[in-house]
Amino acid sequence: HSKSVSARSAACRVIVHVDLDCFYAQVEMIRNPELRDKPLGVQQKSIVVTSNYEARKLGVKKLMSVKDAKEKCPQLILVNGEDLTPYRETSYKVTELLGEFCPLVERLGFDENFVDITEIVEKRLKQLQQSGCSRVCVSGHVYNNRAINLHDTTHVRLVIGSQIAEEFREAIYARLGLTGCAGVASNKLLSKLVSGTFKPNQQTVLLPESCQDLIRSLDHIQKVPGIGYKTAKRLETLGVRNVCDLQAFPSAILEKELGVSVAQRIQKLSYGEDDSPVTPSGPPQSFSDEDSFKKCSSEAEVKEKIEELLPNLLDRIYKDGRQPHTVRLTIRQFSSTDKWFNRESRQCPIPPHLIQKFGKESSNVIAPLVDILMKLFRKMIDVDLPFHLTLLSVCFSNLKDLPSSKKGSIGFYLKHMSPPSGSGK
DNA sequence: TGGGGTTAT
DNA sequence: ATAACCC
Repeated sequence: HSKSVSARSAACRVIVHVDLDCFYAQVEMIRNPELRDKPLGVQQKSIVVTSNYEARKLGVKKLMSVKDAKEKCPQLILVNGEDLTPYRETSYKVTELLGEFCPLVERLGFDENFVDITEIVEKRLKQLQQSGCSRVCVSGHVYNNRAINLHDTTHVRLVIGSQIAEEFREAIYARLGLTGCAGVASNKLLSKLVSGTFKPNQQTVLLPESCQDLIRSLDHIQKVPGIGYKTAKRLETLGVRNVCDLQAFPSAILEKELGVSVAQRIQKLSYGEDDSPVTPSGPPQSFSDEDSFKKCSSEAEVKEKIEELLPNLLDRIYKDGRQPHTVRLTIRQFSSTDKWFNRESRQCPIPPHLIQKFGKESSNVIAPLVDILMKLFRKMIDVDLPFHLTLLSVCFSNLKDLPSSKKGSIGFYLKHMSPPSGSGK
């Protein structure tokens, strides 16, 4: 299929980036509609991680401390969002809904998805051409208000893309009650950048002629998705502060500083070029649960925390149906300097006899897992010396499908039956 | 600064 | 196992 596309005309992908508005806050407003017209923040520990637009109007910004938020906005209502279950479940409903339109859906975090709609666009373009119809109308905004040229097939493809993006957003609202933004462009980078240009619940299409305007509108290089904190700092040392600096910087020196791979990739990004494919995410590669706290300093406390984390995790794995073959323990040790970003981890294979028991009924898989995790803990920490942890995290990965021999069993069907629909009356 | 995720080395 | 990136 993709071969027929590129054979007919210059390769032009059409990518949609879908970005839900203040996602956690929206989920909470659906769970409790009384919060709908009030300023709402979602709290994790001492941080407001997201707020609705009522709260934003009153000055509550993302990742603000609860203290500052309450000062700015005393009427702010806070709900605890430390348990991600409702957000995770809603998030996958959105991805699955997009998957009904098209198989190429890639998740980015819980609230963003990329969709490669090239094939859908080609199909609609053919239908239009066969019906002799030359009238196509753009849906939503056009970046920089650029004029559309209907004789330019790239323009026409992107306009069709804007219509499909509108259908995505309408479906997400009709079926899940969620609003969001969308950006339509010829690659992932540009679709993501353009989706944020009109902000809540609107969409924007980028025409190729405006690509340089969009990428150069970024005031700092760290705004380029793919250039993170570390790379931005190193670029700063080289005197590279904005996108134009990066475009013009000698590639040879960049390659020496960052390595060929990173240098070439980010320099292409600075021109708005991004040939990375939309890679279908499929089911998750790992399941993890973590908790942060002020202090944990004894083996007994560590064991308690791990025992708190496991039931939720095992439940998620049970519902997923696959079996994990690796388990990992991650810790963060207190340090006054370098306060952030000192995590260590140890992982090991899960013994085969334990793996078998994952899918089964309430067999006690917890006790042996706690044992394994405590051994991993002792590989990192000498428990005879004082220690001070501020985070514990357990992660199951290396997920494998059940052996097919087991899949026809009665247990399998009981487990994966969806509950009866309707009231049952 | 939370509580998650991914890929590359 | 860590380091980088993303939200």
